[in-house]
Amino acid sequence: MGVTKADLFTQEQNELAQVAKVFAHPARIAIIQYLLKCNTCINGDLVHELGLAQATISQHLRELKQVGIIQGTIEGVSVSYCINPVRWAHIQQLFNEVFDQFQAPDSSCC
Amino acid sequence: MGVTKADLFTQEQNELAQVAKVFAHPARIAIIQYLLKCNTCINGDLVHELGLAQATISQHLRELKQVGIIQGTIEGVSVSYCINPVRWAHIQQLFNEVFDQFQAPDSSCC
DNA sequence: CATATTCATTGTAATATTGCAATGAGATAA
DNA sequence: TTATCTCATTGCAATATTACAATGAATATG
Repeated sequence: MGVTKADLFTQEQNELAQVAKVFAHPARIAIIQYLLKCNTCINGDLVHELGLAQATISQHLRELKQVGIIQGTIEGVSVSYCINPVRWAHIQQLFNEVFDQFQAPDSSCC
Repeated sequence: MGVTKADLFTQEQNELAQVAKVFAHPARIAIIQYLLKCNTCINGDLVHELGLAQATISQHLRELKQVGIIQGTIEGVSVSYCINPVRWAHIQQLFNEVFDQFQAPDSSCC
């Protein structure tokens, strides 16, 4: 991100930015979509599905986990990931609070 | 963004990532929220409002304009910015297509 | 125990982002 | 014309992100 002056902004603005950053990479979107389709997956599935190295997938999973959008549970020798429903709903609301705030002005303004 | 293997992903995944990237900075969210509140603004308003340098604001405005989320029209000596309603609706739909795809599984999966 | 499997972590190189001073470009006013 | 105003662009330094090979840690299998 480079130098960011986080202290200039509200907590809400910083939180939304942080969540949006997770969506700001096609690999992470692909991971999310794979989870939407299959409910559950392990690191190895994604390595096979996306064609990225294991370390790279692992790193993306960590970022998804850090904002709480997914959760992982140890399943023997592997780790099973899935979407966190509560957090998912919260994030959807966070975005829609912004989206819904827009109302087209009466006359075109510019 | 660092090295990104865009060719590994679908056009939809790359588009959503690109749009999300615009939301992935608190300054740009602050700009959007200011526009939601005031409908219209010029560069100078934002410099005063956010406390960032004029060049920095100008750069953020360019990125917002590049994904089409805002549009600017020359207004004498200044440039008047506002939200692009059509594009706004499209972006909201793009996100909600992903958000709405989630349905909590019957039994907790992980 | 020894080996294999699965995933996380570390370290590193390549690239992208952020922020700003300085400068450029276009319009308006004196 | 000359000066001023507003904004975009350029160039730079500091920092962040991306991707992966190598290694480490934990569990399972023979």
